[in-house]
Order: sequence, then C-alpha cells, then structure tokens
Amino acid sequence: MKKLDRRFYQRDTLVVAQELLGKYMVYNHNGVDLVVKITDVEAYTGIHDKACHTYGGKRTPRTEVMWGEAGYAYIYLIYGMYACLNVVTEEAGNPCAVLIRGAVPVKNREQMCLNRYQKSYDTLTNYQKKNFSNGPGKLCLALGLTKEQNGMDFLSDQFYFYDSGEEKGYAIHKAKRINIDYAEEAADYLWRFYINK
DNA sequence: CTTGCGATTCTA
DNA sequence: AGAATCGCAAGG
Repeated sequence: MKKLDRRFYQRDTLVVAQELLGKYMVYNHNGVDLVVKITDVEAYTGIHDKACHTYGGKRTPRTEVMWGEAGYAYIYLIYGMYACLNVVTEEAGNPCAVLIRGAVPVKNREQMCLNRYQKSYDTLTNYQKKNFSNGPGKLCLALGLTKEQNGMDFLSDQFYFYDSGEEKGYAIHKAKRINIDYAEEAADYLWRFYINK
C-alpha cells in the first residue's frame, strides 16, 4: 500500500477524480480506522465551472480551503443537515475539488454502521444495506465526518488515501453531475465518474 | 426498480 | 431564499 502524496492531488481535477476511483480512504474516527474504497466521484473545476462553489472567483469563509494547497478536505453542509466531503485539487489559487459521492466499506464496517444507523449491520433491511454509503451525505454519516473536519490534511496519519496496488479490472463510467440544474450548460458536462455497475 | 415530497440550517 | 441530499412511502 502506498499513501497518495501531495503531487497526486496537485494535478488536473478531471484526472485526479478518475484516479481516485478504486483507491482506499482511511479516516481514523475515535481511534478506529474506518476504511472505504472509492466508487463514485464528481469533478468541480473552479472559477469557470458554474456548478462549483468558487464559480466566478467566489471566495468566502466556507470556500477558503479550496483556494489553498491541494490534498486538503473541503467539507460543507448541504440542505441544512448533511455533510459532503471533497478533496481539494490543482495548484493553490486555482480552487478546484473532487466530491466523493460514494464508497464501499472495507474495514470496520460494523463501526460505520453504528455511526449511520445506531445499530448492527445484520439488523439492517436490504434497502439500507444497498444504500449504505452510495451518496455524499450517507458516506459522511457512516464515517462520522462533519464540518468539524473541514480543512484536514490528507497527508496526515488520521486521514489519507492509499493505492492498494491491485489490478484495476473495471471500466470508468461517465455521467452528468447530480443536482446542479442551476448550472446551465455546465449541468451537461460528464464530470461524474463511477465504477461497479 | 422509479418517483415524489418533507426535513432542516448554514450561507451570502 | 436556496442549496453538490436523504429516507420513506407508494406505484409499476
């Protein structure tokens, strides 16, 4: 296993987004390593992307992390109740990010289940198992991520990505990004990437 | 499997 | 006011 370094994140957002698929993410929550495999992402490419929070050069306390160095976590609250996790990309001053939309549990699934449903995995309905962490809000619930973790460094020992080095036996599917109807022509860009299915 | 709708609070 | 969402119920 090798931890992804700063340079990995400093590249083109569309490339980083696709390369994050199949990578493993570790978040140490209360002393427990929660590990998931990334399966679904979206690219947000900065000041010219109408769907991006920094569109038009918008710089506010919320989006401040996006303006900084790559490889940090940008976490914001959506619809008043759900956290969404992003990975900052590109060079500092070019405020882009990759939204992590979905992942599957790899290690300590039981703890993630308690975070998400306050009960054991084998008591879940099939519907709950199927929709366990296949959305940005659901994933953050499972991992115990909130905007408290906004600004964390992915080169830390508590929160990082790694490449398992295993075979990539999958095709990358491309689709329109979700719930950005307001973004006009940018709503049609195929900047959502996912594997498995 | 898909659709429709209410919940809830930060952000600007 | 509007938002990079979710869970549940109902219908095909």
